[in-house]
Amino acid sequence: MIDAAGLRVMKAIADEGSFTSAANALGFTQPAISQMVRRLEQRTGTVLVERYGRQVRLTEAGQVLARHAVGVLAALDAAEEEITAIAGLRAGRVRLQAFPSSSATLVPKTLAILKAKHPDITVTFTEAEPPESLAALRNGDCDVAVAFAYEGADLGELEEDLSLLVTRRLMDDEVRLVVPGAHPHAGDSAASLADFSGDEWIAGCPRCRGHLLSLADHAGFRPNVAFETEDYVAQLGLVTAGLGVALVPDLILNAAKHDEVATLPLSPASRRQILAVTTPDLQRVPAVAAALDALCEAAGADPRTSAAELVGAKA
Amino acid sequence: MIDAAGLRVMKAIADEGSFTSAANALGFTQPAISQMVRRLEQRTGTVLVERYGRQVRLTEAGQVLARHAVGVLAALDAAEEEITAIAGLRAGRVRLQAFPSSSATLVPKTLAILKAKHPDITVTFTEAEPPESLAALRNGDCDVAVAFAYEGADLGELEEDLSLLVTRRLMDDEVRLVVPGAHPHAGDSAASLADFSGDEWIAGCPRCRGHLLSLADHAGFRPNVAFETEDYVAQLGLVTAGLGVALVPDLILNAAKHDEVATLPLSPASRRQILAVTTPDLQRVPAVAAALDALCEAAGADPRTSAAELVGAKA
DNA sequence: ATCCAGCATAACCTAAGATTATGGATTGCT
DNA sequence: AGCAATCCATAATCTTAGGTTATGCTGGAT
Repeated sequence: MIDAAGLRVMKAIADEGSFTSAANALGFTQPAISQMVRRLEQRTGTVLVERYGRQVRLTEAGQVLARHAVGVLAALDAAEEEITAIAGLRAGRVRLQAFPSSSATLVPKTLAILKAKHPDITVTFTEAEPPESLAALRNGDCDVAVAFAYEGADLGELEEDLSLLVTRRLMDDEVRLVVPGAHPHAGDSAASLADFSGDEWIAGCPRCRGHLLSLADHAGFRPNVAFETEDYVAQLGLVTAGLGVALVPDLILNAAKHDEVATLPLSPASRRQILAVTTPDLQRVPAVAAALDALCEAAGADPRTSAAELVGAKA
Repeated sequence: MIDAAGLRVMKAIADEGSFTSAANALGFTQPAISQMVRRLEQRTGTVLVERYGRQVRLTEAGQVLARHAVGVLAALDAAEEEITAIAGLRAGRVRLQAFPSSSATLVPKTLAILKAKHPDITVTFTEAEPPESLAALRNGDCDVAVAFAYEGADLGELEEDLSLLVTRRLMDDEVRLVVPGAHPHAGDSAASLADFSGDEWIAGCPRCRGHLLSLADHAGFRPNVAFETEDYVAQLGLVTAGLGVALVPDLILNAAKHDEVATLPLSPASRRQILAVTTPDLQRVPAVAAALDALCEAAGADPRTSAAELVGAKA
């Protein structure tokens, strides 16, 4: 019955004192105002404007509308301002979830870049393993998830989880074998897994452990897992203490001290992909796009070519 | 850019959780919502709704709109309610101006009737002589003016003042001659003005005095005005004290005590018209119309036949 | 008396915003 | 896995809100 346009017109009439001036003030022509008032009057069934001679003035009902117009128009302006602020990266929120081993390296770098480029964006960060972070993404509790996928079987496993989502390949993270400095193979230039079938193994998170089992299976043995911890620092500590060997990604090795252990490249090499995941719609939200770019920059990836949809349309 | 309809849609989506439910809640069809959101998104250049699978949820920008919608829609509802209250006589204001001698009789009665029929209407009353009340009417400071016009020359004099205004004839107010009880003509059944050319006269307001002069002129003499007061009670007091004679309208005589004086009908009779005056537009405002009806009722006039435009279109 | 200023009206046009009909995609069920 | 149901998107169509230009009318000023 009453809309913002009507209120704007009534307020302009109240402010300007005539239809013609109101029309000028609003950038309309005079008949537009005249008809608008007529429509408003027949919609409300009330006389809003008193025409006396060639002057006009608002009736009590008209003044009511003009009075309410102030608040309503201010609220609309405020809403519009907030929207354009979000669109212009002068405001906005990004909820980031990343797996633990990335929070030590990739995430801080990303946040620093983001803060430098767009200081007014609010970033929330939550540590979560890929299954949880992707669930949050699907659930609407997260805007960007940083996940990883081991090459091979694991990628197929993730496929269904990534359905309807878009991913950006941030970097390849090579997995190395970490052995105590005193280990017989410590001086090797590369490690063949089969050579370590007799060692005791230190496993990480469930999916990392799955990857280890998969690689070992290919190499023809079943690893003797003596320790399990998701804390990579603890893993390195255990290796340092000579209690076993472990598979550790470069991402960790670049961040954590590991002076007293040997890190051997695997042969054949094995790596995991670090991915930024979001939804097609969120991708178009400026703050989210900025976060994705920052992630790419932090990972050293080219933002333009890193857009890769791991799982396209099912057809 | 953003209007009430858009906000209403966004809020409905936020509340209902899907386009379809939102459409039902608003009484629209689903495609209407779908298009509305699309339009809003391209107008604001922002993603407002995140479509994930077959569920939808608002983005941050969408939530901003939904949040503002509450306030804006509430304000619009409030405005609409105020308007309908005014239209339904559950609220509203009437600013009444009436000439002094009516405020003793006609106005109180009118206010009582109005208060009984429409207790929620606010009435303001200001005492003012016709020229001032009509000026206030033209100026927008008054909604209804109660004026009077002596039959004869005075009517023509008022014509230009009543231009662009509408009038309602409330009653005819007969003017009588008031003489001391001991006056030689006190016992007459009627008074011919010529018989009082030798008396001292007590005159009232400027226009009443003008009327007296006009009548006397017709009767062939120039009255000896010894006293002037706009206070009719004072006039009656002066007459009672035997200091002179006066022309006093019935409206006064019916309200004020005048036991010790004689009131003689004039011959030929002279009367003044009591008029309710307003503007054509204000006439259509419910509270004003109610006030006019109450005036008619208080004056004993038939509201339907009393509508009389003394001065029509100048053509 | 005449001219100017300001509102109303008519005729016309664009586009917002609704509808129905239909298609595509996801999700739950068997 | 296939099937059905659900939900959103799109196309085609229609109405009407709301704008324009052109013009008439009337009150007020010179």
